Amino acid sequence: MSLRAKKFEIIKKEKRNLFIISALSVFEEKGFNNTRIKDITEKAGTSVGNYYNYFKSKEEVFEVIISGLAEHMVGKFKKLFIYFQDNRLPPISAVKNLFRGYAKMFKTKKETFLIFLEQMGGINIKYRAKRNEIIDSFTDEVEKIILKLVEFGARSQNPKISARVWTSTVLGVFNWWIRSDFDLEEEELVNNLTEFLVRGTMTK
Amino acid sequence: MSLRAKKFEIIKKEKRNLFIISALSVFEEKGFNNTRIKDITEKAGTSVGNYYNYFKSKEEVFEVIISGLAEHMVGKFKKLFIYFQDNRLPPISAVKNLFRGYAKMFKTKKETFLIFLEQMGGINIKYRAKRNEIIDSFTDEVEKIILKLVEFGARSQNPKISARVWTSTVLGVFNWWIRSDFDLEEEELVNNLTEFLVRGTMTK
Amino acid sequence: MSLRAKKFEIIKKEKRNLFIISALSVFEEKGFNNTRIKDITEKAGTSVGNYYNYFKSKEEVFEVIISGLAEHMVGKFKKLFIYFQDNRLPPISAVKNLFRGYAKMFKTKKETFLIFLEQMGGINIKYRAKRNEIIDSFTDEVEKIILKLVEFGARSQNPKISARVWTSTVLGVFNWWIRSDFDLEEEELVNNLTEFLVRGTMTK
Amino acid sequence: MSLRAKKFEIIKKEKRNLFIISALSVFEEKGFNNTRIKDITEKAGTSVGNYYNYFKSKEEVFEVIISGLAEHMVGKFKKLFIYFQDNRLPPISAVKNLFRGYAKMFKTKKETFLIFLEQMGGINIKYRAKRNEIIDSFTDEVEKIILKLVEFGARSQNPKISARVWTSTVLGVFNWWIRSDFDLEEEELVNNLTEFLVRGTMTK
DNA sequence: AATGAATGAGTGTTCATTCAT
DNA sequence: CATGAATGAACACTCATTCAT
Repeated sequence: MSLRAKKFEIIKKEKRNLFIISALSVFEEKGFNNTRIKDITEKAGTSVGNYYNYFKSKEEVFEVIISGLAEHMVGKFKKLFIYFQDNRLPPISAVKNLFRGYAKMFKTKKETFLIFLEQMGGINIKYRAKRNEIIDSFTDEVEKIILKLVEFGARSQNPKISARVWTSTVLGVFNWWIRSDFDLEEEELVNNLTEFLVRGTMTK
Repeated sequence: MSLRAKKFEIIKKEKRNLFIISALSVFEEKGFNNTRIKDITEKAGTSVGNYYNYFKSKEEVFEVIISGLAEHMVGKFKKLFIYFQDNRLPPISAVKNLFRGYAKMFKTKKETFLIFLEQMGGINIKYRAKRNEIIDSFTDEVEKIILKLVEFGARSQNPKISARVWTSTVLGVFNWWIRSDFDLEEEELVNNLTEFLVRGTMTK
Repeated sequence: MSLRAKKFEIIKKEKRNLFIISALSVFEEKGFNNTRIKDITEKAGTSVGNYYNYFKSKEEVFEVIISGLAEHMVGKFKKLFIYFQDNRLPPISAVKNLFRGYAKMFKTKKETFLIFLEQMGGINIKYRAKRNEIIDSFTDEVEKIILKLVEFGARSQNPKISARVWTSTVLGVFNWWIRSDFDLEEEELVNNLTEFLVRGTMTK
Repeated sequence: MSLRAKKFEIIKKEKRNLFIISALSVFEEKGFNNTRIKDITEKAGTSVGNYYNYFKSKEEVFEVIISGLAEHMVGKFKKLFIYFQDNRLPPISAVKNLFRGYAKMFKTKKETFLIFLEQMGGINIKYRAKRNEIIDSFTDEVEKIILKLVEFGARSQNPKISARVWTSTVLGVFNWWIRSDFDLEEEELVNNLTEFLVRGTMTK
C-alpha cells in the first residue's frame, strides 16, 4: 500500500471512530430506538448520507459498539484464572485484582456498559438474546473461579447459583456505581465486593 | 348500579384484561418497540379500533402492566421487616421466607418480570428512569433489612454496597431462574441464596 | 293509522328533531368536519348507535339542516315581488319590509345561517357547489326586484352587478349582525340597508 | 454564503414554492379537509416523505397560503387613504382606482381568494376565527374611507353599517366575478361598484 | 327503540435508506 | 468522500358505521 493510501486508511478509520463515539453518546442518552441517524451525524459534524459511507445500516454501528464487549468481560476472568492456577496469589488478593480490573473497565467504557446493562435487552429480540448470551458466558467463566475457590476450602454450595450471584452482583453493583458517577471510592467498593462474594461462597 | 350494569362492568373488565394479557405476551416476545397494536388485537381476537375503546394509547397498556410492580417488589420487604422487628423468627428463617415469597411472585408473573428485567430500560428514557427508580427503592428497603441483620452481629461492611449486592442478586438470579424455566428446585435456590447473602453480609 | 301508531310517529319525529337541534349546535360550534357523531348524541342524551335509527349517515342530518334554506331565503323575495306587482306599497317601504323579514329570519335561525355563511363551502365540494347555487338563485330573485325598481326610475346600471351587491350585502351584513349577537337595533339596520341599497341602485 | 450555496437556496425556495402552488390548486379543488398529502405531492411530482422536508405539517402549507392575505387586502385601503388625505384625486376616481387594484389582485390570486372566501371558515374553528378577523380588520379600514367620504358631503348614515356593506360587496361581488371566470369586463365592474357604493354612502 | 362495543379502512407523520450532485 | 433532498413503507390512532344484545 502506498503511503498516500495508508494515510487515507487512517483518516477513514478516524472518521469511522468519530461516528462510533457519537453514536455511543446518543444511544446512551436517547436509547437505540429513539436515536435518529441525524442525531448521530449532527454530533459527528457531518451529514446523514455520509454515515452510509462508513456503515451499512443503523444497526451496524451498534454492533460495533457492543462487539468485543463479551471478550472484554470474559477475558479478565481468563487472566485471573491463571493466577489461581499458579497459586501466585492468595485467592482473596486475586479476586480483588479482578474486581479492580473490572472497576477500571467500567470506568473507561461507562457508556457502553450502560447501554449493555440497561438498554440492550429492550431494543429487539436479537439483542435480548445476545445480552443473555453474554451474561451466560460471563457466568461460565465465573463458575470456574468458584470451583477453584472451593478447592481452597469453600463449603459445597451449588456453584451454578454462586456463579449467578457473582455475575448479578458484578453487573448490578457496577451499574449502580456508574450511574452514581463513581461516587464511592473504588478501593472501598472492590474490598467490600470481594469480601462479600468470597465469604458468601467460601464457608468452612 | 343495576345488576345488568354490574354484569356489563365485569365483562368490560374481562375484555380489558384480555388485552393486557395479550399485550404482555406479545411485549415479552417481540419487545415493546417491535410490537404493533395489530399484534395485540389479533392475539386478543379483536380489531385494532377496539383496542382504543379500552386504552388511550399503546403506552397505556404497558403502563398498566408495569404499574404495581414497584409496590409488589418492595411490599414483600416491608412485611419481612415486621418479622425482624418482632424477633418472631430467627433471621435466617425470615430471609428464607422472604425469598420464598419472591420465588412465588416471579413464577406467577414471569412475563411481567422478564419485561421489567430485560427490556424496560431499552424502551425509552422514561422507562429507563422508571426502571432505575424501582431498583433504587427496592434497594432502600433491602438496606433496612441489612441494618437489622447487622444488629444480630454482622461485621461492619458498607451497608449500601451490601444492599446493592442483595438487589442485584435477587434480580439477576431470579431473571436467570425464569429464563431457565424454573429448572432448579425452588427450595434449593432459596436456601443457597439465603446462605450466600446472609453469610456475605454477616460475619463474626 | 291507529292512534297508538300516530303517537309513536310523533315521538319519533320529536326524537329526530332533538338530533337535528343537537347537531346544529355542535356543527356551529366545531364545524361539520370536526364534529363526531358522539358529540351529537351526547348533546341529545342518547347513544351513537341510536343516531343511525334516525339518520342513515353523518351527512343526512346536515342535509336536513340546510334543506329548506334556499326556499326560505328565496321565498321572501317572491312575496315581496307581489307587493311590487300590485304597487301596493311604495318601493322603499316594500324593501324595508323585506329586510325586516330577513332580520327576523336570521335571528330565528342564526345557527343555521352561520353554518351556511361561514362553513358550508369548506366542508366538501358538494356543499361548496350547493352554497353557490343557493347564492345564485337568491341573486336571481334579487335581480327581479332590481328590474322592478328600475321601472320606478333607476338609472341604467348593470342590474346583474346590482343584484350581486344586494346579495353580498344581505349575506355579509347579516352575518356580521349575527356574530355581533344582534348588537345593533334591528330597525336601524333595516333602515340603513334599505337606504343604501335603494339609493345605490336607483339614481335619477 | 458561497455562490453555490446561494444557488441551492434558490432551488430549495423554488421547490417549496412548487409545493405551495400544488397545494393551492388541490385545496381549491377538493378543500383542505379532503386533500391528502399524497394529492399535493403527486401534483408536485414528488413523494409524500419529501413534503415533510419543506413543511412540518399539513397545516403549514395552508398557513403559508393564507398568510399575507390580510395585509394584502388591508394594504390597498391604506394606500387609497393617502390619496384622500392629499386630495390628489376626486373621491370617485380614487375609489375607482382602489377597486381596479382589487380586481387585479383577485385576478392574480384567484385560487387563494376562493379558498379564503368559500372554504376557510369551514376548515376548523381556528380558521373560522381567522377569517372573521381578516374581514373585521378589512372593515375597519373601509370605515376610515367612509368617514373621509362623509367629509365630502355624505349624509349621516351609520358608517359602521356602510363599511360592512362595502366589505360584503367587495368580497361577495369579486367572489362571483372569480367564479364566473372574469366574464364581465373589469372596467364595467369597477365603474358599477364605485357608482353603487359611493352613491349608497354619499347622499346630499 | 336503545346501547355502546366491534370493525377496519383511512391518514398524517416518521425515518432508515438511497441517490443525484 | 460529502451533502441533504428524495423515497416510500410503516404505524399509531381516528371515527363513521354496523351489530349483537
